[in-house]
Amino acid sequence: MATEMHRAQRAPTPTIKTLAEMTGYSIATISKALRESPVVAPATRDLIFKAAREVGYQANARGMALRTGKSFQAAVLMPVTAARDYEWDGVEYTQTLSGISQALEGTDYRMSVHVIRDAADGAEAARRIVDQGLADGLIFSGILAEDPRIDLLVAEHFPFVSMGRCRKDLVYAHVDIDNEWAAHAATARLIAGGHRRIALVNPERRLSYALDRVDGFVRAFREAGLDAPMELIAEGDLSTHFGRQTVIAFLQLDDAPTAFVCINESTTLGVLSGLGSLGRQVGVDVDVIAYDDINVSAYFTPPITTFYQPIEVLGRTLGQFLLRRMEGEDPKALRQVFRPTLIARQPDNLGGRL
Amino acid sequence: MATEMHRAQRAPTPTIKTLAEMTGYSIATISKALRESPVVAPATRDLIFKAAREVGYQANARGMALRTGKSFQAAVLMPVTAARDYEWDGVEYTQTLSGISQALEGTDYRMSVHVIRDAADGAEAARRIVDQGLADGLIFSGILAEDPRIDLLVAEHFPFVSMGRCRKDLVYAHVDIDNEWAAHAATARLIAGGHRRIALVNPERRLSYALDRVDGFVRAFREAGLDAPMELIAEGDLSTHFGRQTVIAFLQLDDAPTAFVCINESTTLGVLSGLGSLGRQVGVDVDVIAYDDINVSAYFTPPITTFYQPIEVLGRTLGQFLLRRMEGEDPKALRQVFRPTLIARQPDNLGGRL
DNA sequence: TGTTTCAATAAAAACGTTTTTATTTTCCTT
DNA sequence: AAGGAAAATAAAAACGTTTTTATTGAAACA
Repeated sequence: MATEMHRAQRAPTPTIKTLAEMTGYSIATISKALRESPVVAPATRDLIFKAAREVGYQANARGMALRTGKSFQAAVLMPVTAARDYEWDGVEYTQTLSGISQALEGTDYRMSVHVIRDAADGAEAARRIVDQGLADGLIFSGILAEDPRIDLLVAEHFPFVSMGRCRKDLVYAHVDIDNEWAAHAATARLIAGGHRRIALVNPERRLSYALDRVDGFVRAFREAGLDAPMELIAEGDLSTHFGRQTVIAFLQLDDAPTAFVCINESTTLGVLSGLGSLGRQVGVDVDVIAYDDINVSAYFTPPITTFYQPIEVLGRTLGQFLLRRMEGEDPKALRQVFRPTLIARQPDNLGGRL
Repeated sequence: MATEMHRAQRAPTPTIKTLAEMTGYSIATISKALRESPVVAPATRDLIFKAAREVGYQANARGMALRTGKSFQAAVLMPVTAARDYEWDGVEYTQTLSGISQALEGTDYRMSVHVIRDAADGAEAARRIVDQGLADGLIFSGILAEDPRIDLLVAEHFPFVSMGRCRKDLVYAHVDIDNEWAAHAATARLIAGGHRRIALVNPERRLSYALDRVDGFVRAFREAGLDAPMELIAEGDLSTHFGRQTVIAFLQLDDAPTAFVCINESTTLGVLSGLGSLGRQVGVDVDVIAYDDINVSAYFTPPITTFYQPIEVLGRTLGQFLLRRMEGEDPKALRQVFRPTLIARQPDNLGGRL
């Protein structure tokens, strides 16, 4: 309404009709010229482009959308845990979105963000996006071991890229972090340092990458000829609160852990908070290895040894893959698994405080 | 393309034409009935709704968009600082988006996120959104003292809600935090505790709320009959890195500050990191008061006294205001300033470590 | 020279709505 | 019972594109 008001005052927004009147060509020719169709004569094309520039013509997205059936939207499902007390969570998503948006820059696609509260919500959102054609492509994360969204989208041939892999043997575009490898590396490092009682702070087990991490954890122990302490695997949401509670609970055990492998920056902060309030010192009483995707572990006191993978890079890859997928490219070519780099900030001779 | 494929297999998506054929009414009547226009007979309306439910009719957004000229998009400008080394920043935006999205739930509006890198980028994005009609309304933050976006949108009568206020005397919908009040309260608390050398960790001065905070800071000193130490106001981006550097620089001064007032959670973390690496203890050598909008200061070691305002609530209000603004409501009624609550986590008798 | 072929452009239809205008039906009123 | 008003519905136009089909004019061929 207000929008109309200011439109009325200035010259009406130019359309292909305007260009048709200006140049004397039909709107069909205008349309084809602007899309650089080879059927229109080069001289005409140039003329039409010139006119378009002159009046500052911008194709009307709504007209295009209706005719082509496309929405020119790239949808992203952004998980937000049901904010119990507004817990610190999902902080890395800003950078993920930034990365995706970078990839979309210069294209006709806009990024629409759909907030989801849980897995069921996410499945429903995906369904709606497909059915109503709300977007031409979809990006989502928090992949479950059995993820109904992947099943749906593969079945519907709907272009998507997932951040993470499910446990089913399907072909689909994805970007992931090698969680099995990272968990193995972190655990092996601690074992080499003499630790035997190592805790794994992990997400809920139905998340695919939770399983990956358990796999890596177990493999590290097996390779050392040891049994993995399965009872020291804590599962929960990835809030700071959860990290803190885990430390407090585990350190009351008779056979308490001497080291913690953390899953992300929020739980790491929680673990440090828990240790702090118990009076335990990191690097002296207990060792901690973090996983970090927003470069924050460097600022913890003390700085924490970390597997680091800037998530913005993942976001950028997600966006690039989605664009190519929407162009019809084979998902086989659109799969990439990143290995985070180890940033050692704690003394390497961990010494196993037993 | 792939989208078409799966469409072809099932029954074609129902449109008002489908409903017209089913019920025998014309598409005009169908349209009016679905919009609950009073001109259609109640009995017909019910009949048409029944048919719509039966086939699972969903209005085609593209058709509506073209005809009405609306986009059914609520745009949000999300600032992401040019990621120097992927610094931790903008973490609170996840919750802001969550809040906005909550408000939009159940309406026909979708949320599209436009990432902007700086103020100029933001102004350009706003311009594009208005000119191309990319959205029906706009939400943005990081308001400058003189913000060209506000000038533009007010002039164009384009519906928007800003998170923050500019320094010009204009009427527009906004949500803000009472930064003057918060900075005053924090500073006064420290002065009452005996501190005289208080540092203010602040954003760049061209941001409107940077000025608000300086105002509150100065007022607190003036009310105590003191001169504000203007040289202890640090200005920079709000990264963790900046917080850390500020502490390290200031504590080398001859007349070093004994307390820090921080602007957000990332700078607070940086300040704590800086203090930690200098071997200074919070609450013993130096006092710190934070501002927090994602409830994370509780987990710092030690927990920090904080002015807390959950940002998700602001997000929700932003969304609600935008909806009302897009309905044409007077912006006069759509202004709200929140006062954060003080959460004292450090001993109250600060004692002024001089 | 007349027919065919090809290149260039124009015309028309379509996408799914909403809205304005026109038509039909129903119900009063006299 | 006729006339008119009001209520209900239908028809048509429009929003700005793209795409399919049709038309024109010129070049090429026999």
